[in-house]
Amino acid sequence: MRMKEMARRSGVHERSLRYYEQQGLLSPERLPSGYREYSEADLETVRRIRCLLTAGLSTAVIAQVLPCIRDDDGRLAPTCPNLVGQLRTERERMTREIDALRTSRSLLDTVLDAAPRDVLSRAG
DNA sequence: TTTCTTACA
DNA sequence: TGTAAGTA
Repeated sequence: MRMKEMARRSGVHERSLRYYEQQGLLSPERLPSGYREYSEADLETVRRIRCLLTAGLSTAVIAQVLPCIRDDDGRLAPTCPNLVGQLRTERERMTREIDALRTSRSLLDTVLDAAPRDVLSRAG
């Protein structure tokens, strides 16, 4: 299938599909015209990519993860031992980000708590 | 008409 | 990420 159908079937914008390819996540065939020709396997790959992006992984990490993952009726499972370690590392990174955001929110709360009543009454 | 690449905001 | 230009 070509770009338009792939975008429709996968629910991913054409722009994003080209971006995934640019990042090495996808490599559809090329027609003599230069047009991309996507396979059903590519469609599955895109579904996995979306799943992994939702899991908060970067495209760089996903590029490494994709060849090392199995798909049990829609549920992704790692098939390489080293991948498990890498995913744990990603999880730790997320935890640090969450902690950083908690700190930011706490500081913001402090600022908001300092707002005078007259200002609060006129605020949205 | 559709898709391509490249480039800029 | 969205969009526009200029092609094949």
